[in-house]
Amino acid sequence: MLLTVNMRDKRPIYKQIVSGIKEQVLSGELKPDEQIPSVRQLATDMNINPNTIAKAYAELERLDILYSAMGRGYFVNPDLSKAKNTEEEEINNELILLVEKAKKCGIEKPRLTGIALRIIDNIYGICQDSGKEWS
Amino acid sequence: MLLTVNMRDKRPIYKQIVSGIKEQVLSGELKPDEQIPSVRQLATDMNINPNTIAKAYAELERLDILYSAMGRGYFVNPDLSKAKNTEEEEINNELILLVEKAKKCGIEKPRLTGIALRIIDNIYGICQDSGKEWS
Amino acid sequence: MLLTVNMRDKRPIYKQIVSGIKEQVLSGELKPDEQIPSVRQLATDMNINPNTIAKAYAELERLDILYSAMGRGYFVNPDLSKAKNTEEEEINNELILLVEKAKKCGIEKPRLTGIALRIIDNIYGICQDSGKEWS
Amino acid sequence: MLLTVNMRDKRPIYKQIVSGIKEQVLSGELKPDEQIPSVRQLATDMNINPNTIAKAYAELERLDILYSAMGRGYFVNPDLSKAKNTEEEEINNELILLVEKAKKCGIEKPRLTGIALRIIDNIYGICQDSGKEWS
DNA sequence: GTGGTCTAGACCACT
DNA sequence: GTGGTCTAGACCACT
Repeated sequence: MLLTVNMRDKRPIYKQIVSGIKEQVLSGELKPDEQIPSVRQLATDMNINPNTIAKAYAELERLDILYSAMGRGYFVNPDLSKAKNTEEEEINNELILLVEKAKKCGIEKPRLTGIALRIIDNIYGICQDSGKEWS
Repeated sequence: MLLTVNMRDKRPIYKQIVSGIKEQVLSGELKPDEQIPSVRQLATDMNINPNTIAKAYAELERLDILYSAMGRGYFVNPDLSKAKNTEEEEINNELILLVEKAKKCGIEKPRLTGIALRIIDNIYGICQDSGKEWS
Repeated sequence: MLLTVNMRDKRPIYKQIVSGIKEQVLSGELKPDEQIPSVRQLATDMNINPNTIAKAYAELERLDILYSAMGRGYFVNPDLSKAKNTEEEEINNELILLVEKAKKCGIEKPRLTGIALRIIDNIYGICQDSGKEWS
Repeated sequence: MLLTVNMRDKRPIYKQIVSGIKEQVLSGELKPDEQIPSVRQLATDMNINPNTIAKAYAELERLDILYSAMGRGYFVNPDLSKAKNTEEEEINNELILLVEKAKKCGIEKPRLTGIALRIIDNIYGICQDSGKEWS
């Protein structure tokens, strides 16, 4: 499992770890019931205080991304429905706040719409939705 | 000038004040060269320590939203071009991070596009750009 | 006598006035023994508190730029030798501090020399020293 | 890290600290990613209130001289390009103001050029660029 | 341990 | 009156 923390990222380290693992789980990179590194192991690998890793794992369990088996470690939750709902709701809320801010700051609707669609195209690629291109 | 801090908002008080005044300035609610309440005045009105208000005002000056004159007070910067650019860039960057997160978490492109357009419509109104609706 | 204060200038108003009058006197724009506007007159003209003007005039007297005649007003000192020495010494000291800072910050000697000569040329004009050009 | 405040210096304490650390970083005395003393440590060492140190450090982070990581401390930014540009621009602007003042005050071009070159020689040494002198 | 925020209150220069 | 600086001390989240 590859995971890095960015020194320049202003988010606390434990939240960067939460995000990193959450994305690997929700994107399917980590498989259902797959075991992830132990707190100690990851702490050693990333050169980070074990307390910080433990805090991240606890948060991931709370988010229904991982489950723990006492004394055996942490595993990927095979039922991600709850986590996916939570995640989408969170993205929704953040988007609402962002659009409200844009409106309050005087950015016009067509301008914001243009920016949003352009960013989505850039990140997903123009034809990601069809699944195959120019077949 | 109306301004409130939200106790349930996790952002620090001084940042809430920065956002509040920034939005009032960028939306044109506060006019160019208009004087805003003095540090002490706003501190009294909002029941907040003057140091906290001063910190917010200093940040707003750094952002080219306000300018100050020793012994006279704080005023709305009549040239908001820099501040508007900064603001739009910031919104852009936040949007990029949000879309990247959505993609990594497995949200499909058409789904995200739909969510984004719906939120924009809800907040701006369907026909904000035309000014009148199907009259 | 034309004199303006710049709202955006971070120097206090009274110092801006001191600088403005000092420059007009040392450049010869204001003649020896010429009377300058009264405190009240200038305060009215510039829409500034009389105390601020009075503070500037007092400072200019201290600098041997002006002299005052009780009850008759302020006049340009006909003997500017002291003031000119003070001024040159001050410019000297500021230049020393600036060069020391540049060195400490890692700017190389030839680079700084180039910058300085270019600025002097730009402000004085290439041939100001000869007095006539390509005669 | 050696750092002192000068009581005869009219600049506020926090700005003296900013200058001191900025110079040590830009001159290479402090190395990339090197940790600097904690806010509390430096406050104790210099017998200054921690709030004042924190204000200086925050300013140094804004200037891209330092970066901070919550719970871990402040470090020297390894990418100083921005900070160096800002610094050189600032020196440039101060120099322009100084030369304009000199001109307005009646100092002739050759005189000012002489003063400037002499000061640069004195501070950098006659042959700083070659490294050895007339050997 | 680390930095970040906030309050309370003082003193200063400037208007 | 205005903002700017500083001290003292508290509490918080993060490591």
